[in-house]
Amino acid sequence: MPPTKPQLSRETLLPLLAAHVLEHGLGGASLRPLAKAAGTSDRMLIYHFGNKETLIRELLEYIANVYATALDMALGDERARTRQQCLARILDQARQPSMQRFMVLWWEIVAGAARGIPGYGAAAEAMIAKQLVWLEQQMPEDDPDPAGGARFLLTLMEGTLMLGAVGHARTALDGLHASGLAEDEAED
Amino acid sequence: MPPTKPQLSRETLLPLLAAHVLEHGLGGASLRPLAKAAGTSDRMLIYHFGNKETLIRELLEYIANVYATALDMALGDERARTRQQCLARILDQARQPSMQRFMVLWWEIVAGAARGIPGYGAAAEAMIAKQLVWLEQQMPEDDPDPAGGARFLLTLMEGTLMLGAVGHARTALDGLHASGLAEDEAED
DNA sequence: TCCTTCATGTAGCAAGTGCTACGGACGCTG
DNA sequence: CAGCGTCCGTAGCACTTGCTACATGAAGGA
Repeated sequence: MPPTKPQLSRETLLPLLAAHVLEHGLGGASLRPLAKAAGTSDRMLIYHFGNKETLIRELLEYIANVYATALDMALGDERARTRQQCLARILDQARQPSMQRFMVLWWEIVAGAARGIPGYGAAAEAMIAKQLVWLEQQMPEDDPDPAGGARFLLTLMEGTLMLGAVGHARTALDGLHASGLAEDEAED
Repeated sequence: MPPTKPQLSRETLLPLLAAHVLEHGLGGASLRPLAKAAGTSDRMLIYHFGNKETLIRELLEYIANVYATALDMALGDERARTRQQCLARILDQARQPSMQRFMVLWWEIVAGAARGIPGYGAAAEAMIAKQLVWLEQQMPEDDPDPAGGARFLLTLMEGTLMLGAVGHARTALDGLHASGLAEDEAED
């Protein structure tokens, strides 16, 4: 018989758990549905992680790493020429269909971080930090202040994404246009 | 006997429910704790609201209205002189201690809106809309583009608040300073 | 007075929650 | 072969979940 039981462990469990959480969210994530998604029982999840809290913590850590490698793979081989282009790129990247589930999960992570739930703050902080270095690597070569500019664009981008999440994408876009930091939708 | 039973209704219930939600969050809000906070039983909450979903929906609507009136009351009688000052004012306003519980709740509302949970999107959209007109009223009188500028500052502010919620307040502040839109902490 | 309607308390139900007790199958070591 | 530790399935526990069935008291119209 082929390996129908490929030796359960945290490493084999986490990808399946992450897939389930990306689909159904963190808030209502309870042990039995999680276990079912991973092909086991709640009994085994507790066995391998100790309790639910550390399971969630390790899961968030894993998801943050997945996100980091996804960002690395999406790193273009050439820098942007202007800040406008840089902002457009990172917004495009965040709005790709493959990122949608991630975005929906992201706001749950932010909410958990704001409330102080154990694993959430660290994961959110790591993901933002990764996003920042990604943005710094994308900044134009002749930018007078790449570090400050990247932080500025990051703030602007997060605000835009948040407004988009609550049905105010148009509002954010109008603001970007008014500021001269977004020209037209078609470029690059 | 004085009115220990002051005639239960949605109107008398909602403030007490809102207080509980502001304290303990929306995610884990279940009927029995909510009822206890309001001095009744889950039985009565279902009786007056029909089911939990419409209870949450009406509660979010109520909270959005409370937020709107709080913004109205925080409206200064004179406009800002510069965009920097305008941004500083609204950031100060959002960072006041009395707003902290609200902020924590806000990210839960955003997460719910992103996930498409019934009442959340409408409440979030209304609150952002209110914030926008508030900001427009605060914009400098001589601003060349008050509408666009307000949308730009709103986007920037939301990004700043989000980064603050996940432990990157410093990052956002550095970005604002680099952009020239924030000078020093002490002003006005 | 009788009847109906509204507002509320008590008790409960089926499902789901995190977690545990117990035991069995396996491989390893003595 | 005996013993032991690792991994995992079955069953269950005490608790919470949203919601309901039933009864009761008060109010008001006929």
